[in-house]
Amino acid sequence: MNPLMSSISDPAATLRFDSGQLIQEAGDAGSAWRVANGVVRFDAINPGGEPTYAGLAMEGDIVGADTLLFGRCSFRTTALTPCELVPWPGAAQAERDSLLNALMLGERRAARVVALRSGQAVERIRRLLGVFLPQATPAVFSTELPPLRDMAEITALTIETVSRTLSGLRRQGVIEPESERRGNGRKSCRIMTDLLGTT
Amino acid sequence: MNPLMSSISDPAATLRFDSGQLIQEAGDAGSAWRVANGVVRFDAINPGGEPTYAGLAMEGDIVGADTLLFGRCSFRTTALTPCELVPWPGAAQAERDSLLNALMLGERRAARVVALRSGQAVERIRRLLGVFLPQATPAVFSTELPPLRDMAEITALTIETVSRTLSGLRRQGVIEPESERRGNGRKSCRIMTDLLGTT
DNA sequence: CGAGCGATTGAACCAGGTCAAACGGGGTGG
DNA sequence: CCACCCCGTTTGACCTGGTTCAATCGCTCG
Repeated sequence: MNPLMSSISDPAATLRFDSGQLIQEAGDAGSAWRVANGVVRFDAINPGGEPTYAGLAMEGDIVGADTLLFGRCSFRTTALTPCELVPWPGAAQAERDSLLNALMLGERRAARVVALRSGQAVERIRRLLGVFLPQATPAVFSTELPPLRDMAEITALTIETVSRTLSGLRRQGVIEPESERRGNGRKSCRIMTDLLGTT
Repeated sequence: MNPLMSSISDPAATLRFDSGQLIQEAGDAGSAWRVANGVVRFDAINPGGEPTYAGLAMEGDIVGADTLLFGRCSFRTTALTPCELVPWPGAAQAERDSLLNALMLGERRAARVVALRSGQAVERIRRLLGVFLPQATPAVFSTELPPLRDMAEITALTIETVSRTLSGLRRQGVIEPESERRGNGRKSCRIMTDLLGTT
C-alpha cells in the first residue's frame, strides 16, 4: 500500500473481504468505497436477472459512486481477491480532488479492463496476472487466484482455455503453485514478475 | 439531445468534430469536456509510441478529466462519429453533482465498452451499432459509420470479419446503405432499431 | 463413503483469423 | 480528359486458436 493511501485511510473504518465474497448487491442501499488494495469485480444485472461481467476496480478506484446520487447501487460487486475498502470520500482530503482523481483513475482502469480482452489467450492471462500484483511490484509475488470461471469471464475465454493457459505458464515457470493451502481450500500461487512481460 | 443536456450547454462554447478528427493528443495541454452527443474513442499511447484502443466515451461522459489534475491528458482522443463537446464542468450545475454524475456514468460506460467484446461477432457488431444510436431511439436512425478499422479494434475482431458481418446484417435488413453520400466520401447508413435486439 | 464442484486434459470441430485478390472512389499529374 | 495511384472495403479460400463436448481427477463436505 502506498503512503498516500495509508495516510488517508482510517484503519478502524476499513472493510475487509475474502475472495469471492459479495460486497454490494445491485439495487441495495449502500455507500461508496475506495479500493485500498485487492481487485473487485462488477456485474451488471441484465433484464433477465442473470449477472454479466461488467468490469473491474482496483487500488484507488471507487465503487458505488451511484449510491451517492441515487441511494442504490446499480452493479453487483464482489471481491475477486482478498481486498480492503475504505469509506469514500475520506474526510482527510479535499472532496473535489478526491472526485477528480477517482474520475481519472476510472478512465485508466477502464482501459486496462479492455486490454484484458485483447490479443491471444496467453497475453490476456499474463495481463490478468499483472492485475493482481500490487503497485510496487516485488520480483516474486504470492497471491491467491480467483476461480477459473471468473478469469474466463474477465478475459472472454472459456474455463478450459484458461486452465490450459495457466498450465502452460506453470510449465514455463511464470507461476508456480504454493505447497501450503488456505483453510477454505483455495490454492495460492507465486507469480514471477519478471517473466510476466510488460503489464 | 435530452432536455437536461441542452439546458446545461452553452451553445456558443460547443465544439464540433467530424468523424475521425483528433480531439486531444496524448500529452497535450488541454481541458476537460463533456460529450453532448456522438461517440469518442480513447487510445492509450504505449511505450513503443503506437496507440492502442482504450475505450469509448458517449453522451454525458467526461473526456480529459486528467487535465484538470495534471494539466496534460493521458489518452489520444478522436471522434468516432460526428460529435459535440461542451466545456466541463459547466457553470450551470453544482460541481459536486457534476463530478459524481460523471463518475457514475463512467462506470456504466465502461461496462458497455466491455460488452462490445463479448459474445459472437454478430452480437458485438449489433451492440456496437446500438452505441451509435441517440438515447431517445427512433425506429430508424440514419448515421455515418466509422471506418471498419475502428469498428474492428473496438470489438476485438478483424476488419474482414466486421465487413462480412455488416454484409450479413445488410442482407437481413438490419442496416441499409443510404444512396446519397457526404462530401468527404464517407457513406452513411440507416439502422433499423427494432431489428437490432436489446442494446 | 458418495455427492458435488472446480480444475484438468483429450479430441473433434468451427468461428473467426489470415492471406490473397479484386473492387471502387477520390485525388493527382500528365 | 484520362491514367494512375492510394486507401478503404469486399469477397473467397484456407488455416488455426480457441470452443465444445466429454471423461477424469482431487478436494470438501454431509
